[in-house]
Amino acid sequence: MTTAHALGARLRHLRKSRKLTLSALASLSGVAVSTISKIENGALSPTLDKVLRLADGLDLSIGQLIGEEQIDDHKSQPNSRLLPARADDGIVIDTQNYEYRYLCAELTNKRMVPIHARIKASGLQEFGPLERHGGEEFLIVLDGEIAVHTEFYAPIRLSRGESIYLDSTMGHAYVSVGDQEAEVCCICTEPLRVTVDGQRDHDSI
Amino acid sequence: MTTAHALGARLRHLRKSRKLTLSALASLSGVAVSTISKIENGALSPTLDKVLRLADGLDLSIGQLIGEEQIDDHKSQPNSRLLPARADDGIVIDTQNYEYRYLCAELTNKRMVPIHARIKASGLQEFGPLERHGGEEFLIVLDGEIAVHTEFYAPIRLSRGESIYLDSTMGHAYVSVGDQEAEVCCICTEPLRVTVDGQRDHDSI
DNA sequence: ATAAAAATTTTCCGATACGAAAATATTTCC
DNA sequence: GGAAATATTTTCGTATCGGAAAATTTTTAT
Repeated sequence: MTTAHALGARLRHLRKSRKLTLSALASLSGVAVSTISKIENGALSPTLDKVLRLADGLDLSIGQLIGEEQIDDHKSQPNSRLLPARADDGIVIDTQNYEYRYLCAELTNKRMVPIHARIKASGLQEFGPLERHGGEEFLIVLDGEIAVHTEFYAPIRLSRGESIYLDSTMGHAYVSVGDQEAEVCCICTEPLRVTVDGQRDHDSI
Repeated sequence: MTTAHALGARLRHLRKSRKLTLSALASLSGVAVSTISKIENGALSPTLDKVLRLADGLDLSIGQLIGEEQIDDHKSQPNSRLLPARADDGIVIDTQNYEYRYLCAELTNKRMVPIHARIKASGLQEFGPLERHGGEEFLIVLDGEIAVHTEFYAPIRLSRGESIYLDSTMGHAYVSVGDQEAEVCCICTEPLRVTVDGQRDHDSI
C-alpha cells in the first residue's frame, strides 16, 4: 500500500535528518529496533500505539509524522525575509467592484496577504452578491470614504484613517461613498481564488 | 491502557454524534464492524491503517480523531465577527520610539493584530537596539516618510502609500525621516509583549 | 586491506489485530 | 408484550504485528 510506504520513507527521512540511529530512536520511543526497521521498509503496517510512540520520540505530532500536518517552521526557525512594495509595484487585478493590487507578491508563503485596492462600486446593487471566503481580514481606508455592507450587521461608514476587522466567512462588500473612488489597504489571512468574469482564476483576496 | 481507552471513547462519541451505526461507519471507512466495536471498547490497539481509514470516514484528520489536534472551527464553522475602529478608538501605548494604538482590541482571538503607530524616533541611535519578535508583519505608511532598518538588509525608505512585509524574527526598527513624525499602520501575525521602561508588560506589536 | 565496531535487516515465534459469521442486546412497530 | 428488525458484541481462524536475537551490511579505525 502506498500510504504505508510513504510513512516508511517519511519516518526514515525524519530519523536521518536528526542523525538518529535505529537504536537511538528505539530508546527514545520505546519501539524495538527491528520494528522501526520494518516500518521504514514498508514491511509492516504499524499499530497506532507504535506510531504514537515514534511521534513522541521524534517530538512531533502524529499528523506531522504521518504527513497530514505541516511540520511548522514558523515558530522554531527564524526567517529573515523582507520585501518593500513601491508605489506602482504589485500584481494588478481588475474586477467589476475593485481594482486590486497585490503587494509584496514576490514574497511567497506569507501568513498574510496585503492588498491595495481602489473601490469602484458605489452602491450595493452595483456591487452584486456579497463576497465571502475563508479567514479574516483587516481593512484601513487610505483615501476617500467607504460603506461596509455585511451579511449580519447594519452598513458601516469608514473615512480616511479608519479601519475594520471582520471574519471573511461572513458575506461582505466595500463600496465607495461620495464622488471619488476610495482607496484602501486590505490584509487577509488566507488567499482566495477571486472571480473575474464569473470564472475563478486568480489567487486573490 | 489509558490511551487506547481514550481513543475508544472518543471514537464512539464522534460516531454517535454523527448518528452513525457501526455498520454505517464501517462502510464509510472500510473497516469491519467487529473491529470498530473492539476499538471503541478498548479491546484492541488498532493499526495505523485502520485509524487512518476511520479518520477519513469521519472526515477528520488523524490528529483530530486522536484528540491531539483541535477540531477546528476556523474552517468549518463560519464566524461572523466584525469591529470597526474609529479615528480615536483603540488602546494607546506610548514608548520611547512609537506611540502605538491597538486597533479593534475589543475583538479577541484575532489572527492578526492591527496597530496604528506614530513613529517618534528619527535615527537609529535614538531608537536603540533593533526589535524582534515572533511572526510576520506588514506595514504601510499613512503619512510622512520612514526608514526601515533591519538586521540583514540595507536601510529602506518608504513614503506615503508604500509598504513593506517582513519576518518579525529579524531585528527591525522604523524611524521617521524628515521633520514630521510619520504615521503608519502595522499588522502583525502574533502579539508580543512589548517593553515599556525596560519591563515587558503589554501585549503589543 | 583487514579487523572491530556499529547499524541495519532478517529470522523466528509468541502475541494480537482483523474480519466473517454467530450470538446477544437493543430498538421499532404492531 | 412479543415479534421483527436493527445494532452491538463475541467467537474463532487466519494473517500479521512486534520483539529478541541472529545474520548481514555498513562504517570506522589502524
